Amino acid sequence: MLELAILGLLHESPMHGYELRKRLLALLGAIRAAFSYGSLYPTLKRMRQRGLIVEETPGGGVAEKGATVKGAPEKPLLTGRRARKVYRLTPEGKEHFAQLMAGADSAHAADEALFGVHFAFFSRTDPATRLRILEARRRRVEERRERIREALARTAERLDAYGLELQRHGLETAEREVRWLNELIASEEGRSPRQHTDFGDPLAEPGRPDAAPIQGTPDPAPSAGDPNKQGKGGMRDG
Amino acid sequence: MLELAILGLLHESPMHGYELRKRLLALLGAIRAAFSYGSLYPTLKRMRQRGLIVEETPGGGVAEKGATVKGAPEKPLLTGRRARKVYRLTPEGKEHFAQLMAGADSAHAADEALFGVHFAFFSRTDPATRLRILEARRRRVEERRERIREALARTAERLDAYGLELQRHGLETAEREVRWLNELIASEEGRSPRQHTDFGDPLAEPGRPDAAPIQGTPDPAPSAGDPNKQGKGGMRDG
DNA sequence: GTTTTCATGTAACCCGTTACATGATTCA
DNA sequence: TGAATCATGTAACGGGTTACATGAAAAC
Repeated sequence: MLELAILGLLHESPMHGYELRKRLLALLGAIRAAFSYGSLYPTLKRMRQRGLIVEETPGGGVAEKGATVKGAPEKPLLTGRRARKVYRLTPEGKEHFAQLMAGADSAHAADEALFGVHFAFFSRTDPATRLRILEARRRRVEERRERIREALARTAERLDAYGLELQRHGLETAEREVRWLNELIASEEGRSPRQHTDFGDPLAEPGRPDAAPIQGTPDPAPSAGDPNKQGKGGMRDG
Repeated sequence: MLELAILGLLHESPMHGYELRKRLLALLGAIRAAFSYGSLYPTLKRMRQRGLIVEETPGGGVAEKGATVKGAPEKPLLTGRRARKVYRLTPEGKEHFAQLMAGADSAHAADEALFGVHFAFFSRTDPATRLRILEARRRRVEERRERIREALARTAERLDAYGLELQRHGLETAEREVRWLNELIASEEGRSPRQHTDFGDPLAEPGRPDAAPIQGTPDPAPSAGDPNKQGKGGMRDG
């Protein structure tokens, strides 16, 4: 999950660990997925060893699968701050990200946080995958909703007031999420069910007059070079 | 967490592992806490070793801290089914349960599932503890809500449509939970904020005409250093 | 000049899961 | 007779967390 999140963030632009963590918090904090340094740094290390990312110390060279650059060990670096290791996505990393997104099955749909991470990076994946993930998630939540309904119908009398209230709240939560997913799916399919929702249009970019509500990813994962390079000092946002 | 749930369930009546798991699913499934046998049985074992529960094979004797009964190894048992080990709460177990409930601090309040387990067994704890847990949880959710609001205000332009939607939904979720907790707290304090909610009264048992909305646990948890002792059949709440 | 923030990392632990192994009993 | 359900358990793994260790630069 953390790996997916890292790949997703680096997809946007290279970053060092500390910043990565802040961005993670800002993006996924809403969904209770924060990640501590204790898991972040070892994960980055593993990913580097697998060739999903490369680590470049801004003043020095690039360290790939092998060890860190031997040459100048503790040079004072660009910004003057402590040695920061900036990580950049490799083509393999992009490919792996695409696989993780596309390979999300119904087992993944059960995990609230993991779904959230998938969703957060929807703009980096193709519409078909988005739809599959949303529908898998909806199926799961509907199943849970039904199970609660049955439990309420069958065993309500065995529950005390708090147990009952827990079921009621859980049911309401599930129903609410299904509604949300319905809207997302409808929007994804190009037909907005209602215009007056808070959500409704925002997913559609203003410049698109046609049916397609979103066309996020400008890069189709070309697996060769990346068309997505950017100079420092400005990220072009969607 | 699993331990707390087991103690909570056994508080009600003795049970064997398999049934325990089904009840767990029925009670906590709404909140995504299910627990597999792979964690259930080892946990029961540990709890037995610590003296929190006793295991009694319905046809045979009682196995406490030591080993299982030596005597008759594989007797055909009461119901005719396979050997079932029925677990019963010891006084130590009750005490431990009370401590786990009372000792729930703000760290615990951050864990969604753990809060759910606490809540599920509210009727087995005293009103003061219930209130503390609810308020700790509310504080946590409010904090998260504020963090999302700030993130939305400060960094909204860096987010794409999906990132934004994730924040929006997370914010709404947090707001909804705070409202829910507010109602629970109000009800707990004896003053219902509104009568027309779905929830409103249900927590109050129909036979109570007075202010106190709930009076759960009929059994006391008779500890030494506990100022909160109570005779069976009613807890003085207030 | 001390505290805060930036920055990277390791070691130990925690709490669960999946997959596997076993076997009796009931039901179709 | 074969599948489903009841019933208990172990081993290996997974994916995170907390606590610890270190140190430089910025802010106050």
